[in-house]
Amino acid sequence: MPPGALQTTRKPTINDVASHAGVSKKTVSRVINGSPGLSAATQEKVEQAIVALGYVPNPQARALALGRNFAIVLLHDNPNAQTVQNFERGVLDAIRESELALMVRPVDRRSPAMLDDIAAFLQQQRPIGAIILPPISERDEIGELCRSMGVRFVRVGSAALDDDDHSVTSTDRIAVTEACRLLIATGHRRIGFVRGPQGFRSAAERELGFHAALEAAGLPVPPDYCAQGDYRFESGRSAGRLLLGLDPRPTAIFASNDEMAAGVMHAAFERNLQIPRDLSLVGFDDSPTATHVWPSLTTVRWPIRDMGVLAAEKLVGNFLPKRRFSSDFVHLPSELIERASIAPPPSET
Amino acid sequence: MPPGALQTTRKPTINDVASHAGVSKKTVSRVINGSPGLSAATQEKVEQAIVALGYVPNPQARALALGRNFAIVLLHDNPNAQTVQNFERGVLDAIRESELALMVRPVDRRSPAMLDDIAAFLQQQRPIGAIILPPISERDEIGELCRSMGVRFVRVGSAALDDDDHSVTSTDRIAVTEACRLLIATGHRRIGFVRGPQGFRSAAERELGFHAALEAAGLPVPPDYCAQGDYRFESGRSAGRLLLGLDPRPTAIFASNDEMAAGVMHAAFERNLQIPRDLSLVGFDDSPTATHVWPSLTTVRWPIRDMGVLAAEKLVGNFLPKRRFSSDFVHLPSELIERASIAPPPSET
DNA sequence: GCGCGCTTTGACACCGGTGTCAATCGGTGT
DNA sequence: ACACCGATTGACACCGGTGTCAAAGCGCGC
Repeated sequence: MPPGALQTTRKPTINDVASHAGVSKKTVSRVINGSPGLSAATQEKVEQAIVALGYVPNPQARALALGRNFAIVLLHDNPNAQTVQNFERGVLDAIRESELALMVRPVDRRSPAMLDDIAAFLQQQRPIGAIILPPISERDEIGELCRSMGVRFVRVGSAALDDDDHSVTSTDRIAVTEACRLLIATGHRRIGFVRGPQGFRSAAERELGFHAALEAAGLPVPPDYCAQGDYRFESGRSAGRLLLGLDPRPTAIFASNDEMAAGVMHAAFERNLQIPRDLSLVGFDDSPTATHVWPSLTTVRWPIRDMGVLAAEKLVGNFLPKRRFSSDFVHLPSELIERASIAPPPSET
Repeated sequence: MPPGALQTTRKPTINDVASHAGVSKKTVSRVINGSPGLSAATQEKVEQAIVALGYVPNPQARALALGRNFAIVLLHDNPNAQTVQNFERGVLDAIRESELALMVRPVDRRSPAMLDDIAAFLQQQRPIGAIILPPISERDEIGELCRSMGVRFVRVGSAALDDDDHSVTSTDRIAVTEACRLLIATGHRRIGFVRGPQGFRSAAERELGFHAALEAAGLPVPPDYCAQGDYRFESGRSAGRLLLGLDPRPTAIFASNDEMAAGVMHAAFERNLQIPRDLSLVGFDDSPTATHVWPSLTTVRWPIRDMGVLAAEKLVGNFLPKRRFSSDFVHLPSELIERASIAPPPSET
């Protein structure tokens, strides 16, 4: 068999490269992995062979040999598809041109089998690392699980999670404070709040931001001005009905996400209130809904895509050819997006 | 080394099962794969060993031996996150409890490198099959690519794609006709249409449905009553401004998706038109936006999650323990969701 | 009892990488 | 010239499965 023949149809393997370069496969392996202790000449020779043959290592073989898949998993149970997908894009941006793959794993946080499910998945797929999105990122057991299985992980959260090493966060609280400060500056004194569900750190953080702004301005926060929601549209509508039924009713409402803000809008329109004339409104997320509703919604944009990039770089930065963030420890700012849902309060009758 | 010891920490492999059952690893392999020609006794023995040891085959090893990953890919370039995610859920529902994994691969249809990108991915990951979502499902080259790489594929479309073997479709056209018939039945005679982008089969299908309804009712369709959009909000707003600037203007508009319908709403509100009093409106997709806007939008629900299930079953039904659809050839019906955006037309002045 | 063909099973190589450890190489110190 | 040493490199086993093909087991007709 003449050397260099028949390479056309089959994908070249490490053996092809080895014989083409006149070295052993182990040496090729060393070049691929950038192992130390190679002479410049050999390195060069092998690299040329790799280019000449268009060799790409076989991920499956590697996974078997290493007992580790060159992939990262995105674990989430997120009600907001847009958020997940934006994050996913960020992660993909980061790992583009690396040899890493992304697997997405939606889970059900209400299922008692969730942890087993995740464990089985990690056991099966043996990824290098996992990225955990909120709200399940708040469950410490998942981090434990990853640790015990030797899977690196990063938790994404709206607030500083306890473990800085493993977390990527944005500055929700500050952004909420800023948004409420805008309401106050516009003249509002009676500001209502629709809270996210119990047990969600993001919900707590946003509430803290709300209180911080009102306290700083010396405004009272009557308990019944804080309504409980669950981040879904319906709960926003109920909360809105409640808040707008109060006397005196709030002249502005901050809803902890856009979906609930849309619910509040419905509640207002049901009572023939106009926005922003009779009621100012702020949401959170900058979801498509925020631009689609009329009037379009002033909201807080969560830098979710950048967080995806950052999380990936934090998790597997050593495998990435180029990085966008120089440091692993970045707090990404949430940003207030001003649209049409805020106006000065109606003058008192 | 005493047999049966130390199994506790390491995951059992096929060798462990083999020695535990007193057979060769090949025989165990046969049991796992349900290969024919095994005596009932051996089968039984091996199965017991598998259960006893809690053995699960290692997917990486399998992938290497077979040159095929036990995974399916979802290829998409879809502007609508909700749609993709719903579909994804359907696929995951279907492959739950199978040994298959799902990989999601967003691509960029505007990039000239898209095909190379997909080819490289398939080459690398070697999945069993691929599911291709619209709009890229309409590009025949992708199917060709899959075929040439020995990857099974299913194309998802809003209309019958040419190749029934490889496609899962819903009945958009009929649903649109039905929606328009409702408008007509409500009394509308001047109905405008906002089209999806050129080159999208779904856009063409929806337009056909629209024309079918109007022709059946003997209504004229002036060319300027059909505005061009691109499935995005902004284009819907522009189209709305155009249509509502006509004299006489349409009393009802069908927008080819919800996002554009939201844009039309903005155009209407800009002109101080009320919906549905002055203008009736129908969208398509039943996206979250459709419920969030006020008034909530009458729309067509695309059975996307079920299509995910069906696509997966069609693609890899032989690997699935149980199936939800008995046949591979099902046309899933789109469904008209009636909400608050339709009313009789204003009486002529 | 023997040869035959069919069913059932196993030995062994192989998929394409990586880890271990020993062999080889060139240069030093004496 | 020789023993010695660190830097390079390679031979070989191994990761955990599957394919190939031959061997063993078995029932049957003669």
